[in-house]
Amino acid sequence: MGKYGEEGDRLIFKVLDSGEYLEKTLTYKKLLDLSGQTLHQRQLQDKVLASMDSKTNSDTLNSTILAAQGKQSEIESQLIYFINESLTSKRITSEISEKALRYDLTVPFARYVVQHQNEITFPFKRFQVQPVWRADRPQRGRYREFYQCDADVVGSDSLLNEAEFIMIYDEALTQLGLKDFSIKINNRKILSGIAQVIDKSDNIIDLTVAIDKLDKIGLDGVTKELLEKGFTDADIDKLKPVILLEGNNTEKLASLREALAQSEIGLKGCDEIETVFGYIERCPLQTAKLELDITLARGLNYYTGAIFEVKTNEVNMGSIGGGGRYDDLTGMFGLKGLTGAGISFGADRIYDVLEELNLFPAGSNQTTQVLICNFDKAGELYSLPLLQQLRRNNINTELYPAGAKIKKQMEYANNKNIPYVVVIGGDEMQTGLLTFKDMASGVQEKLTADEIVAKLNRD
RNA sequence: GUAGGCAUAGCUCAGUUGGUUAGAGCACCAGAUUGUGGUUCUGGGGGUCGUGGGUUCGAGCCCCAUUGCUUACCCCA
Repeated sequence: MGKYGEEGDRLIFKVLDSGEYLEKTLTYKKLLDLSGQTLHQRQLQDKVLASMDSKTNSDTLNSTILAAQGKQSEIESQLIYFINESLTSKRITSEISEKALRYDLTVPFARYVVQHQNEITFPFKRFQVQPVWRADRPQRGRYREFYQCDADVVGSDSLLNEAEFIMIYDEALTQLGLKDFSIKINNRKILSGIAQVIDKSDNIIDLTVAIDKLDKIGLDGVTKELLEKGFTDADIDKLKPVILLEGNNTEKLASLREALAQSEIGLKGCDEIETVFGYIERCPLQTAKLELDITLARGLNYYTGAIFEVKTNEVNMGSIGGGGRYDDLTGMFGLKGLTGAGISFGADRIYDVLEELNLFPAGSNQTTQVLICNFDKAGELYSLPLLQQLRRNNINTELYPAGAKIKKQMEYANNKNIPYVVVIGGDEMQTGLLTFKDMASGVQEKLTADEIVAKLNRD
């Protein structure tokens, strides 16, 4: 702020962070500031992810960055970036408007669906790659501004959608070069069933939050947390075999069915998972390991069926994707009974992983092949037709603005890894024989414009 | 929201128990080379030491506050 003059500043959306203005902040790390190679790599990645869009034949959507408030859970609300809209009116007391930067892409998608319900053909699929904001404490792999790539389908309760999402994860992450990652799947109905069999349906949140930490704090830690939350030793004894499920997916399911025999909803969850596994068996995954993981409890607020989480096993990083099914997401905006399912890629975390694994091709940002150097106005004018001729022959060419010393222009070419330089001075303009230099070897020769085109086209 | 660590040049960092004019590497600019980069040599510009207060004859260093960054929690992509 304060960088656009008085007029400009009046139009800026000011952001509140925990009630304090963010001023005099030059670089605010963990907010995105992409440039050069980084941006190029990101575009490369987005391209692959977005290619999934056409493969699954979805619509694309760009939603506004401003999110309606009060649509997230209480816990999520703590992480929302609130906004103070800078009002241009001459009110004496400035009013803080009730706006926030969007927290995710799912809720704005739900709003969009409700607003355009009459124009939309259901089932409606959409793919969306856009930034979201969280007022979180940033740390490794956790940003205040980050890109999510969301794929959702609304208006279909078929479990084929769940299977398709698993295939999208597998396809996109494989294309990006990941070699070892797991897609964990669970079902909210199974969690409900577990709560039901120990007669603790009201405490399902406490239960799942505790179980979710199993791999971090171990069984003892989970037990301790559950006891603190009012669960009894008898409850925990009943839970143990469920929490400590072992074996492959089939074996786990069999044990679960046994444990959940008394719970209709729990068994339904088992059925759903089994159906999805059945679909995936018909079209095996390339790379991903699909694992039933009943400790998975994310997004409990609105998920009602399948729950997904993707983790890379190559790098220490939080989940790089998540999603699930929500039976009534649009309900909060007044449209009841519309079921949907969706997944999200954490684009920035995926980027971090790819970079750590060196999966971006080296030198992928070198695009200019020829730099035209010139010395004065005459050289500038002489060079323009050559610039056009080279570009029309699909040779990426830059013309250095005249006025700099040749040394400066060469340095520019060198720093930008431009392989060829054409020097145009008085002699060249007179004879039409241009100085053509190969930067790698340092060899120079005198060539006509046509000869340069021919030479470069041969490469 | 909880608990640590850090803040010195554009970047990465030195800076002794508190003591002259705060240093290095890289980057940048100029020259050696008036039309030639990448190697080399010479010189140069760059700093309110995050901000505000305090202790002291004297603070980059000690104390307090504040802001920001960062790591691990909570939670999440």
